Amino acid sequence: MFLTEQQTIEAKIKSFCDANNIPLAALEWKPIPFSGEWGISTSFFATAAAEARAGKKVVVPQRAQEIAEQVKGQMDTPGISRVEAVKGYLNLYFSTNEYAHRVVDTVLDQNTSFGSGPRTGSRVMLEFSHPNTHKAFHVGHLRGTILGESLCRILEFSGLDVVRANYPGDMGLHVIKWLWGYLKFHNGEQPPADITKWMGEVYAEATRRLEENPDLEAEVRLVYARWDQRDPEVVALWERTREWSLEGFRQMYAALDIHFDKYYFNSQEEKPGKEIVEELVRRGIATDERPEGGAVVVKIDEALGLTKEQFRTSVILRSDGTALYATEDLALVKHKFADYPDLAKSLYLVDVRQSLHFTQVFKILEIAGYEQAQQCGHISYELVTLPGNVVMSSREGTVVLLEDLLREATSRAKEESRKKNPALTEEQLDSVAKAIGLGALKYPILARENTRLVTFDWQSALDFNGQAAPYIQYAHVRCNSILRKAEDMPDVGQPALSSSKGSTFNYELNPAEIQLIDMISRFPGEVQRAAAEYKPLTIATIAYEIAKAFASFYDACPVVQASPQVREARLRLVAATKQTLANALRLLSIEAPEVM
RNA sequence: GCCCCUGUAGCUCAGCGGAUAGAGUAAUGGACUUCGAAUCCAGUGGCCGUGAGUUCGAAUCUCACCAGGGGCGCCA
Repeated sequence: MFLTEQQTIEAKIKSFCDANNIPLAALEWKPIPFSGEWGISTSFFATAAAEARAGKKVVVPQRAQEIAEQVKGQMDTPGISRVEAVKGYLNLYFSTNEYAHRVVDTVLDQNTSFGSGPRTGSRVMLEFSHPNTHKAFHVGHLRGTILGESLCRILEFSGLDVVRANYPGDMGLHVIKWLWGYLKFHNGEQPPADITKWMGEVYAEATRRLEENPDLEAEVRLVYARWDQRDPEVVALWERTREWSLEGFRQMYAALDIHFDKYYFNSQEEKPGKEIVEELVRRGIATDERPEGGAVVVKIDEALGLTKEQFRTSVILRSDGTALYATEDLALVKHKFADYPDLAKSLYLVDVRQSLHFTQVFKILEIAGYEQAQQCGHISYELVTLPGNVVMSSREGTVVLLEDLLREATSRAKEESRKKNPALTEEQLDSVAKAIGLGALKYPILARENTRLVTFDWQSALDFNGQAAPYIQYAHVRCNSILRKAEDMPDVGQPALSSSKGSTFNYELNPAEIQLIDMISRFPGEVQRAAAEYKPLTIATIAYEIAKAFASFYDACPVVQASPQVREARLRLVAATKQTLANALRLLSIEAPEVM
């Protein structure tokens, strides 16, 4: 925002150093880490250190300070209110009013696109969620799903074109088990309204029955054999029940406000996968150990001539010739690039336990000369466990069902809303409860480092206080309240907020006001960082910081009751805050309600 | 045995080479006749797992070790 000034100053520093024979090192600009007055700073430690290395007898911090002081004398730049040299740093403070109006005007001009980057024309695919059909959808699956949606929004906003891909596991041993259980215990039944939950129950029952009576395994194997031979009855049943699951997923994604552009299914990758395996064997990259009773494997370390084990050996086809996930993933990589030849990156958001699997799949294709494998990447995230370090498993029934959690969160939110704001109609309450409940659920997931294990407990999941979505939403609501109130005043109204008008902060700004403007100004940078590092956490944090700064501002600075001149500037600031919060929440896939 | 992740305030977590390491939470004390108190303000709370190294400067980078978790030929 002050790039021109920064460049001018940098040029001045350079010419000063040249004139005085000081070998200036590259300058890095950072915001001054103190609130209340805004500015940028740079340091001379690197330069002083270089002098020391060159043989000059100097104490580095002292020398840095010396240079800073000398340079300070040279500074006289419009837009910069004052300059100071402290502890080796050169601090340049912006003229506060100038700074304030630039930030606020920028936000109001750009409104819904404030914070977004220029379109790069580059396209990436992100695969996420990949639920298993014929199984329950639980809180363990929620993390990747929530994270994926947010990441897509962030990548898109940062300037990329994004393809959102889903890859449901629609065939495998778990599906066969389910079909067997259905035929045996629920034949002919139709699913109730809550499809996914019911599908999960049928699966859990099948697993339980099999554990109680292992002799039944033979029946399951029979179903598998019938599937392999494409027995029309089994295929038809599979198709019908698979559709039930997919319908359940669609409902759930709609409830969570999650979207996909493209679905891939592992059942479709089976054949092409086997063809790739054959090719790899033919070319001597894979070893067919089936004659000796083994499987088809790729000894990756050996192929690369590595002596230390690193990529290890990957099994790409079972000894009985049936496909594994690895078989299908080989095909999927190619399938994606065939569909979208211009993909700059093909990303897989999958939990950390599959790290080795993906490095192996990509490496094998690379060895086979498939160059686009190098554009593939695995973004890993840690699991959600239950207290006591229990991993959620639909087989063992140690799960917290998403349906239950959603219901609980929204009903808690509704109760709270009714208490806090009795004026709301029942209809409003429902929509507010959905926004608050879902937000409260999503935020803690997004506000945590991807690589960090999350322990699920009801209490913190349903906690609406502190650093949480409702706090941010509340700030948005309060912005809205102020703007609404101002609109009703005859001498204010909307004209004050028109983007052509321009903000005039020609009074002494309150520190809270400056802090708020500062936070808003950081948003675009945080978007770029979040996209580059695949970290929604960054957005979750800045959204909270803005809300927090607004809460202090709200307390310290009257808006509608201020003098007309101050009121107008602050109204524009409030509108800018509301817009920035809304943009940030949108990236997190969290609603920004007008009332709550 | 090899590889990956995590260790920061009582608890949950930010901070990713720079100035005095920050939030939330819990506990304490204040602030509603004023734009919505789901809020704000104040003090309290720290050998940044341990030990070396790199650097003018390390919670941050490198190595070793300790502790916890995960992954390593036919699960997904």
